Amino acid sequence: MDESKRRNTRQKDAVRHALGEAIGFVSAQQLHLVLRNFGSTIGLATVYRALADLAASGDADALQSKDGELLYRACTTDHHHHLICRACGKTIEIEAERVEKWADEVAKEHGFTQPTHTIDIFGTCLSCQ
Amino acid sequence: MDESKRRNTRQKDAVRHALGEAIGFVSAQQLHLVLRNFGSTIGLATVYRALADLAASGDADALQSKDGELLYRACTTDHHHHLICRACGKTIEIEAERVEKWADEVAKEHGFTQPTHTIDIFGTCLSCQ
DNA sequence: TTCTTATTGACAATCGTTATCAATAAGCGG
DNA sequence: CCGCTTATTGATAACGATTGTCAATAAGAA
Repeated sequence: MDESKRRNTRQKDAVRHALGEAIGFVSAQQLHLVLRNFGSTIGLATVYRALADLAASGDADALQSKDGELLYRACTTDHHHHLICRACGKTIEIEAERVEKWADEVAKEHGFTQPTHTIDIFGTCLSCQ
Repeated sequence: MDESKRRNTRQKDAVRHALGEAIGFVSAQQLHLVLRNFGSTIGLATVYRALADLAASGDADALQSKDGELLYRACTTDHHHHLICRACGKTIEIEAERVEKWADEVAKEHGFTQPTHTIDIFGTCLSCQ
């Protein structure tokens, strides 16, 4: 799809908005359910498409849950990582400049180019212990 | 299943061995195909079960590929992370003591207990550029 | 060897995600 | 505002990875 020919639809806005309201990471299926409960007639496939678009354009970030589900979250800052409660899903965005550098260095040391990385920390938060 | 009543079977050994021979991460399906090509009559479900066991007992580690497939790799050292070529899948085990500490500290700072983490670095290796 | 039961393997079932495709509607030019 | 083009939608089918089912098999103890 040519970026210049992308259209704005009420469905995409709905997904963007619902994702913004959500706390922590949510799956496409959860989001779809929420939207339907609010009276939207949006289709499941459309939610998947909208989320994939948001992730591709950097407005959301995605991670894989332990059981293979794709989870999304509205993204505020540019690049960051997450500290996630494994019980309630509460998520804290963390700065990791030191680690960013370390990751890029390790890649370079071994001759790997265009390094990217995934770093997530899981734990049990205060209110869930 | 009670750990003390676990039996050793030629199928489990076959999976263990095939995983040891494999370079980088492999999926259960790939491993099943390889075993069948070598004349084994092992079932797909058995490969899944054996790999899950190996991962649970710490003899293999698992990660999720970008498209949701579970990938396994024979595990030599205790705890480590990976530098993975996104083209050919070549994998280098990396030490990350500094980062281990950092991850635990970040968790503790926010009151999170029992911290675990996932750290993987992706890049394009020399021979794939 | 015999017996118990963990394990196997073929297959069905499940679940998340993606492809298909006719119907709809965004946004352009007039 | 009116058509027209075509990106987008939504229902549903298809897909692929994984897990459950269950009768048949075989490990390992007696």
